[in-house]
Amino acid sequence: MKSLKSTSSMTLYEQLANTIRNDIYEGKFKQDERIPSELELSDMYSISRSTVRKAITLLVQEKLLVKIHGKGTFVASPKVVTNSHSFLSFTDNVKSMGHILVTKTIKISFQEPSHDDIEFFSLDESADEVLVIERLRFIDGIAIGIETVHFPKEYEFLKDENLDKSLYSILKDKYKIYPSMGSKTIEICYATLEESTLLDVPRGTALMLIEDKVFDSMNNPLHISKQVIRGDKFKYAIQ
Amino acid sequence: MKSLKSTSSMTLYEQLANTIRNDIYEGKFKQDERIPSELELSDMYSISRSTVRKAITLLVQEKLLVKIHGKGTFVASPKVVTNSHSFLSFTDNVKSMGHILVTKTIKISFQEPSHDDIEFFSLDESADEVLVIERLRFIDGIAIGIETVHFPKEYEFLKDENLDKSLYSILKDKYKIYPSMGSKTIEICYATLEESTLLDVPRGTALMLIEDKVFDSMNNPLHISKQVIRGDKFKYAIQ
DNA sequence: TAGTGGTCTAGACCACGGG
DNA sequence: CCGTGGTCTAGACCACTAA
Repeated sequence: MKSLKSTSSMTLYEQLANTIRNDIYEGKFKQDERIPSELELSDMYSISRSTVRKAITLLVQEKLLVKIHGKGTFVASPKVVTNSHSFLSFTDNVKSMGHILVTKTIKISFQEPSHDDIEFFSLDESADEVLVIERLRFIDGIAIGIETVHFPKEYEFLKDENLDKSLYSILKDKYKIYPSMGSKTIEICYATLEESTLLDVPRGTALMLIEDKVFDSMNNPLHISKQVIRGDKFKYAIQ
Repeated sequence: MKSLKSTSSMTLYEQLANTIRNDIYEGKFKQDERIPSELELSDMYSISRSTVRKAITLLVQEKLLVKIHGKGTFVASPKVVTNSHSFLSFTDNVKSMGHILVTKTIKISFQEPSHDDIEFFSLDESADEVLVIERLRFIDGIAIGIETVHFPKEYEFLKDENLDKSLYSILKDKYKIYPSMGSKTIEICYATLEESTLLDVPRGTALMLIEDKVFDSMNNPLHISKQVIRGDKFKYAIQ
């Protein structure tokens, strides 16, 4: 029998959720595999079934688990996502599962702030430069979007990180910075020469341009992100 | 003491959530106002506190309510609903003010339900037809979008209304039906012959296709709306 | 201190899936 | 039929807010 500590600062359901989440990441529970039933978990950890259910609810919301009435609770097949402004709120038209998302950093540079940057970050005119990170996104090996993120100069430290991972997990885990959405706009644009090369589409192809202005949890401006996305294979789902 | 029916096909927490959601839309609970405490609701409806909590959880997830530990549960302030799927969440690039929006009804008809209609409205295969309303939208005299709305047959009465006004104000004022957002997707499509004529753009021009699935305040499917929008002059703003 | 939401328990019965 | 998750109850104690 495993045990959770009621003396912990964490709630029992958080501890259990963490344990199960860890078991999934460590491969103890594998993809599409059934995890122990609610009653079994309740016995294993000597906690009530309601508490088990609450823990599982969390992991279902994180899309790590899927419940099937009458059958059991299973480790979900795909992953990623979690963030409403993360890349994979793009879902492909074929309602696919199990896609592989890869990010490749193209360029990190300092640039003159744009008009938008000056306004959003409240910069002094022509004072600081902004950190610009350009990344190319692949789904199942196909380049499907280019993301350009502008940070104020204080975030210089990001250039020493491995940006091929999730930006947000780095900010969250190492720097305790929690992004929260400000505004989002979606419009149509047409592939420039560079974009058409990177995305392997004809120049002038219609693309979706998604601009996010993101604040941190203290409501300070965090970054502006512009994503240019191939519109032929993907559509954008809100909520 | 109000009552919920355990004989209903709906669960008690769904019924309570619907009741509270309706009370909010009807203005019985106003913005930023405290709703009755969990214990009070539990007494009012003679159901357990857990069930009350589950209902409230739903509405918190819908962002209709906000809970504050030690203080109470409050009606959330920023109510988007009417706006989030209304046409004017389209704002022009020039940060518009004082634009003139005109709606012209093109066609009202009954059609075979699409696959989406059957699923969303839970129709019997090939049983009822759906009411289809097509409207053309103008801003400052320029045709900028075509909206096609599918309603189940019960909403037949709409065809006798003046649809050149806001559909939602008709539903709200005359029929006490309050729309609340389900899901929204945005993708790129290309102008058909008819669309290119109505919108005065070359055939094949890239357009934004926005699909909304909308429920009423009792969580019944209300309609599916597809808007095709000229992407050259307008962008879509979320929140 | 009184009242609120947050956590947790132990147990009941129901609805679904598969042998 | 059994085992699964889904709903619901009645009650306990804790943590936070405000007077």
